[in-house]
Amino acid sequence: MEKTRGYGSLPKATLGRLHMYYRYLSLHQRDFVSSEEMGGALGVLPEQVRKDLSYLRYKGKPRVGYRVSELRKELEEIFGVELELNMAIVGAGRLGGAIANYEGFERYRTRVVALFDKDPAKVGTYVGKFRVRSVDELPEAVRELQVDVGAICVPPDAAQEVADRLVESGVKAIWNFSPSQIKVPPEVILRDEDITRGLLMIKHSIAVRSFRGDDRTPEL
Amino acid sequence: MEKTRGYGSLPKATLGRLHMYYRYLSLHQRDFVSSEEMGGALGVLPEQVRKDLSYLRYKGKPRVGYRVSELRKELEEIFGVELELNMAIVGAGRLGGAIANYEGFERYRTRVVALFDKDPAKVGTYVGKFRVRSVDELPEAVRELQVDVGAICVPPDAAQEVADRLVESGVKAIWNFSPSQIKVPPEVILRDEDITRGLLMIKHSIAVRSFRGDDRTPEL
DNA sequence: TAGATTGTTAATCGATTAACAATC
DNA sequence: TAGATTGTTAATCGATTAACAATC
Repeated sequence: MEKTRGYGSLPKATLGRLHMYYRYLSLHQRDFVSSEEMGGALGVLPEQVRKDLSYLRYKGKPRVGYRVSELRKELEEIFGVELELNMAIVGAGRLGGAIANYEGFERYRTRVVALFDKDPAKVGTYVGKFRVRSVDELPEAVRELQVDVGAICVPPDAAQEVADRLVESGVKAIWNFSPSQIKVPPEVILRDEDITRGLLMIKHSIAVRSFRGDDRTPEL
Repeated sequence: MEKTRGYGSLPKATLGRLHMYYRYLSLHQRDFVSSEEMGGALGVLPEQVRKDLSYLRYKGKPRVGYRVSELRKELEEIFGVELELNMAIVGAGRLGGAIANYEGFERYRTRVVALFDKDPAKVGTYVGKFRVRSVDELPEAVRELQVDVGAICVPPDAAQEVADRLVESGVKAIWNFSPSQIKVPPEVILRDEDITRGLLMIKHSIAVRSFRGDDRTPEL
């Protein structure tokens, strides 16, 4: 069993919680934190916190807890925060415009470098900071601008076609905001951000509760 | 062990896959589908599909598979699709505007009935179909319009305050699009749709792959 | 009927929780 | 030192996969 194996084998559930911890640590500036403290704030058992953190290289100190700065540094490494990424948005509708102009990405070294749309009437206009380009330019622009991530914000029918073009143009990852199922080759990372899923999960919880009393919201 | 227990006790992972099946069935119109067919399309083992579907009342037929219409009907029941919901959006920025005017909610009997903002300059203007109301009217409007779900699309600092007001006004669920952690009492359903989480998961996958070759994208 | 596909039971696997020795 | 909190091993729990009898 090798020692330096990277973070590829983190249990899926652990990875999700590591993100919670990372968010918590970013928000709560202090020197040290204990598993009890952080777990309590996030609804995770302290044993679980310690188990999760045991996958990291950094070790806490008995009687003291974990040094926040160290812990956060390693979590940033895991999430590749320092990695500089260029992102292109396809679809300059309301959603595409919102994603393109979202301010929160900068913190994670991710820069929107292009916004595309099919509609000739939109091409050339500005949506916030971004001039809309024609999708016809997509392959060329993606290569030129070294786009790493393509975000799909087009209507469902067009999603697969856009995905194919992005893949051909060599993006590393696709971030799919459309509710349609798309296929990409295994070497391309695919992340679905289907918003109707969230709505259905909420509706499910409401339906379940009206059926009988209590029950906490499922996370997934 | 009672028979009619509702769908409150579905395993979390199963619920997530049921949503995949539901989406698949909505897209692929036909009479029957087998566990092999559907599983194949979704990257789920056929045994897993059958296991998941065994939690439902409707049973498939050996040699034939599952009747799509029946299966979808029960899945719609599980996700409370028929449930009529009123939703209010707080925050009339780009994201709030996009959510408010998103067309995909109608299909799930969910209607946006109000859009709020704090900024007096925005109040009274229209964002798409919606006139922006002042957050000062929120409690009153939420009650009058019988809002069930409140979507939070305000900057991080304001998120908790908005959540508190929504809760006081009696919403059943909160849909949090801000990246901040908010607290709600246990009787209120909370769903986080933090978009930066998706970005970090993508960055993680990219970081892992550049460390050593392959690895599929984690779902969560 | 023969064969394909289901539903379910049993076996395996992985993740969570409990327990406790190590240690600051 | 005594006591709190870690890291890790063991026990439990739950979810996935395998196997197979039931059945259309």
